[in-house]
Amino acid sequence: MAQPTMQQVAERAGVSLALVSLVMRQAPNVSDYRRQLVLDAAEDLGYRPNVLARNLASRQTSTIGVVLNDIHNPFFAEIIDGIQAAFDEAGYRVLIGNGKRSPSGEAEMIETFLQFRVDGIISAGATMSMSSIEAASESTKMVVVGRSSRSQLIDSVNTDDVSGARMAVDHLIELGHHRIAHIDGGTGAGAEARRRGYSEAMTDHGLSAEIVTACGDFTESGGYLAASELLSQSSQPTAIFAANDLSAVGALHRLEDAGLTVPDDVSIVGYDNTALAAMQHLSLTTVNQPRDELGCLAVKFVLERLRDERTDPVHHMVAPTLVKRKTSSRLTTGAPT
Amino acid sequence: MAQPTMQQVAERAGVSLALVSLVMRQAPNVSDYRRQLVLDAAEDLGYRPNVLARNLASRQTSTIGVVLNDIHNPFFAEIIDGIQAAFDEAGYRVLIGNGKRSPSGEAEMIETFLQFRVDGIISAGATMSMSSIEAASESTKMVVVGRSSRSQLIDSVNTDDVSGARMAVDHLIELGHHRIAHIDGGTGAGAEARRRGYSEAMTDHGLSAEIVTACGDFTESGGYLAASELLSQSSQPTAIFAANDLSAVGALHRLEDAGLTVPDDVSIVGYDNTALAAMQHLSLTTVNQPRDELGCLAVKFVLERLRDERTDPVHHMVAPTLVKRKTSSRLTTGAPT
DNA sequence: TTAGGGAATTAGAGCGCTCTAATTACTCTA
DNA sequence: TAGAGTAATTAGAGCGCTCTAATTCCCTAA
Repeated sequence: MAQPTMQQVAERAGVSLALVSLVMRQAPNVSDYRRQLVLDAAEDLGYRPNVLARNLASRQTSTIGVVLNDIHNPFFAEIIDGIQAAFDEAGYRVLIGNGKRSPSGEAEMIETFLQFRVDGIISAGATMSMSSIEAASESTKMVVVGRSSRSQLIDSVNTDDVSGARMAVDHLIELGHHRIAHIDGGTGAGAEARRRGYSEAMTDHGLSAEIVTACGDFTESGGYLAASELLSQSSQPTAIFAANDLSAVGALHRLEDAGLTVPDDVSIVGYDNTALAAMQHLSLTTVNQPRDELGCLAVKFVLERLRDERTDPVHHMVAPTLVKRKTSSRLTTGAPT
Repeated sequence: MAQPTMQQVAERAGVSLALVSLVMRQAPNVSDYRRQLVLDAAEDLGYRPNVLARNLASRQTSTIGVVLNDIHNPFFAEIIDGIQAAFDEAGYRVLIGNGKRSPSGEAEMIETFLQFRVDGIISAGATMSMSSIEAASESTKMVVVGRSSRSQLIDSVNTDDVSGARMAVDHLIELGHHRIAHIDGGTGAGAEARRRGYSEAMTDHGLSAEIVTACGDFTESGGYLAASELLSQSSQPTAIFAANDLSAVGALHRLEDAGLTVPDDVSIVGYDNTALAAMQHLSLTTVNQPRDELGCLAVKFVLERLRDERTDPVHHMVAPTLVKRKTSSRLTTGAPT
């Protein structure tokens, strides 16, 4: 498993170690003749630069770590696309870490990335404490996506979840619903804001007495359980606003199991507008988060920091939009009580 | 962003650099007294080991890279779970790379991992050429999952896709179907074997004249398009066997768009048994690939190589099982022609 | 012919760590 | 109390690269 080194390439090409280094770094001021000599020697030997050594010496890795809160949630898989494309273009490579939906899992991944001395870290949907994230920012450029923040140290990009949630609720109210329940995201990123948007919208429409929140956790099974809870209550909702698509799907299943029809008996609105929601078979009404935009902005912020173009923190909010599909419809009389 | 080094910890603790190194590596034969001294100093300074330097010197990273063919395909996200759990236990950390469903994307990720000198790489659903993968195996321990291989250099773990495909077809034939079409996976991993299993099963039942294959690519949109193609043919199928769940879902949507009912008009069977297929709303009949087992075996093989317990290649095949759900049913007379 | 100047090349000192070998500090026995 | 044996500690070389400064080369202009 011994790998050829620059030294060996240099010897084979009959030049100095330093010249090989210059060629590998595509430095200017290297004659075409020797450049080719080095390239050929490297090719012959199957030389591959050792990033560890390179970065030990140069103090940078040209690598960005992205920590995903949950690799199973399509929302995060989708946000990766924009991030990856933008970094590819800028000449950085991206490594992905799975936070396993737990603060400790995220912390471990961040620690791993820090030990690898990545140039920057983007944390998507982090659930760990802001202070832990800030601690990491002492060692690298950190940007948080999909979570609100007012940190003085870290940039953040996220969707205006309060207004997103309001849109969802307003939509249901427009359709004539009053008994609108919310399945929340527990301690997940954005859960608090969506909960607040829900309450505010309900209150604004004089429906504060109808506010009912069931605990979820951004997973399908969490949504299923939460829907069970809602069904067991004396006054069943005619509409449900779930904190994300995954839990909306879980709730949908629970309602179907109970013999209820969506949207005829109960309307459901999700959040995220993942590919899941877009599936025609589901066709979930949901709130769109512009993932590409979120990803691109996050990258932009990291790059700005990397290039020392800015030191003050930026907190950007992008506007959500409502996507009306087939799981929400006008309240019909004779809905279950 | 300057990070404290071992040297600084040593000075603060009043001991030698070497001793700090021993403490960090949890070596025995260090007195409790000095160990504490070092630990305290490290804590005070916020010291974090530099993996780059550590591994440059020790020639190992305790890190495994996992290249996923497509981070959007739930199958791969699910296979990660088993892999991660097994490596956590063995004291390795795992980094994930997204192959972006292209051989070049996979190659780039493998190259990145190699440059980081990871101790091993697991490639899930690789579509790149076997020879490229073998080239990588000269520099690290490589194991391939979800793709058949007879390589003399690389271990592989995969499902017996030929028999998996046969199960799907046999099931449909048992239900009375004859005109069974296949939406294949193009050049994707396992696509060839599934295609072969389909053909063999059809031939065995004297249905070789009914063999119809539409080209897919393991994505939902690919399945949608392939189904369009099948619908436009003069003799429409009464059942479709899709090469994976994602394309089965795509086909399902196409059929629904055409006003057909599944399974009454057309039965559909997928492959993988992802969470998607299990969703009650879809309830897709599919062929289960034991992802946990695949992941654990892959890890086992990597670890064996890492511990030099074995040098001969191992090719393990696990048995698939049929999961009957609601998208397949007995052929009813009066099916579309 | 030669000084000057820019381009091309190289020497050599690190980067932060591990690891072998050597040294020093103890403990126990005779 | 010396000597042996073991435990604890340290010196120092080296991992594969980058980077600054120094050197060499080559071309032009006087």
